[in-house]
Amino acid sequence: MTLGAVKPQHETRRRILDSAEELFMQHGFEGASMRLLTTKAGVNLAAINYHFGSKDALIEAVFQRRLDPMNAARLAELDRLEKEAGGEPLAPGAIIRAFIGESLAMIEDGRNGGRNFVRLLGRTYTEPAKPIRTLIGRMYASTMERFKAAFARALPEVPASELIWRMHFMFGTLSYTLAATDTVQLIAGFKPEDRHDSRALQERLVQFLTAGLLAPTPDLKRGSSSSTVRRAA
Amino acid sequence: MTLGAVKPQHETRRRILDSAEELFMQHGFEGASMRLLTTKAGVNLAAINYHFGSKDALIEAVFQRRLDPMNAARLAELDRLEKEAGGEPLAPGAIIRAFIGESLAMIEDGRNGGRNFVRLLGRTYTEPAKPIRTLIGRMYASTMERFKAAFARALPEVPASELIWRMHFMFGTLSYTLAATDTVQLIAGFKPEDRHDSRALQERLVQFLTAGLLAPTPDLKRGSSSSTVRRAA
DNA sequence: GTATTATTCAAACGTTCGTTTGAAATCCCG
DNA sequence: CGGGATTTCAAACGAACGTTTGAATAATAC
Repeated sequence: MTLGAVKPQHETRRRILDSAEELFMQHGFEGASMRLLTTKAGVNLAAINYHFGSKDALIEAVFQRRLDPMNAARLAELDRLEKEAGGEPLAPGAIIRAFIGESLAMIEDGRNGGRNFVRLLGRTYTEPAKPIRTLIGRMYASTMERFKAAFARALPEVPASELIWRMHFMFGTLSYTLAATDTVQLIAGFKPEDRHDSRALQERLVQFLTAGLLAPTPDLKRGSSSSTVRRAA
Repeated sequence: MTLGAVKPQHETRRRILDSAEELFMQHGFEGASMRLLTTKAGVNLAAINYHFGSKDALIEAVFQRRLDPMNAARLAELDRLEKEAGGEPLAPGAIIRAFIGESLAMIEDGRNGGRNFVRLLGRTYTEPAKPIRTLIGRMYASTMERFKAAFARALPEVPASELIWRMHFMFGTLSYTLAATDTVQLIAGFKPEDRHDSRALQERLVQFLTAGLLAPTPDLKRGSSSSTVRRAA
């Protein structure tokens, strides 16, 4: 309780968290066994149960360690923007940058495992196990409320019901982009050399998402003719 | 080999595939055990190994059964559109509809398990297990080539390198939408009653994705000032 | 330096996993 | 109806799973 006793005090915890981050990303939560996790971390098999209590608690700790600061940074950036803008509504692109910027910056953090986590995160949004989904939902709840309000102010011409769907789409684009950055390349000709340039990726995402969020509201009352087939030129 | 011998011939196979579709979606590939699968299907534990050879082969069969017809339908619709348009380039929205329409239609097919499959499919794009990813990639390869060419013709002002990214984003939006339709709701106020109206969902997606695909190309040469913060009005 | 607490370690726990087996039941055709 | 192939079944296989245990070791406090 005095001081100086901080150096390797929780070294084992940190090593386990780092290894878990990487191995959960590579093999999934069920696929990464306790033996694999502890061997990679260079600690005893029983260390996970000693320090975290159970494998499920370790999973939760992996997300806690990164997600809380990440969402705090998102909200801080949003605060900064709103302060800077005075009372004016923000530009949609600026809000998008505030939301995705922190995630994308971590892609370039190969050293401290940020890249591992951010890809793990992208995968987890579609995780079938219910406890994990509710865990993620809980950690995001307050942040999403703030951003929803910011988007509502910035996009007054988009009805609230549509805005929710478009935020849903935006979230999907981001999560898939994070998860698939180094994995699936369904589209032939994908350029690998661009994948870790987070600044270029961020601008690509902002352009794509801003246009999507600002798209004209669909007229759902119309018939099913699905309108134009040929190009408008 | 004659006829009439078609009724319950592969009844067991079908029951296993249907159960696997649902349970893989609910619990993941590792989480759905052989005991769970066979119990739900009402067949003997050994039936999976007898009819498919192994659990991995069953996973592959689950995708084969649905994915081949689905991609065939996508290509047929694209053929129809191109024939109808004569030599003219297609409207981007029409191509998007051809790609996502078949998936979304299956969301309403609760009877035959189409909904289960399409949600399973959305999850699988970010599946950590490499064999499954390469399997999916292989099944999509030719279809994606055709659609890439169609988009390239429809969007001549979008550079090829950007187009690949935007198809990537589009794919992510679709997969996340399919996967999360009934699961995560990060955004409070999400309307559950809208989630199974595939026509409304399709139009929402088409509006969002069309705008995203047609967005102005980002100027990556500029400085990092990230431009406008306040709204352009 | 000794007492006390915190951590590490090797070993074993019971359970569940995917798969295999060989006999029983069922189907199919001549 | 009888005989050969196909399918179903109960039982068991070894391997791997997450977790627990109790003694050995390291760190901290007095």
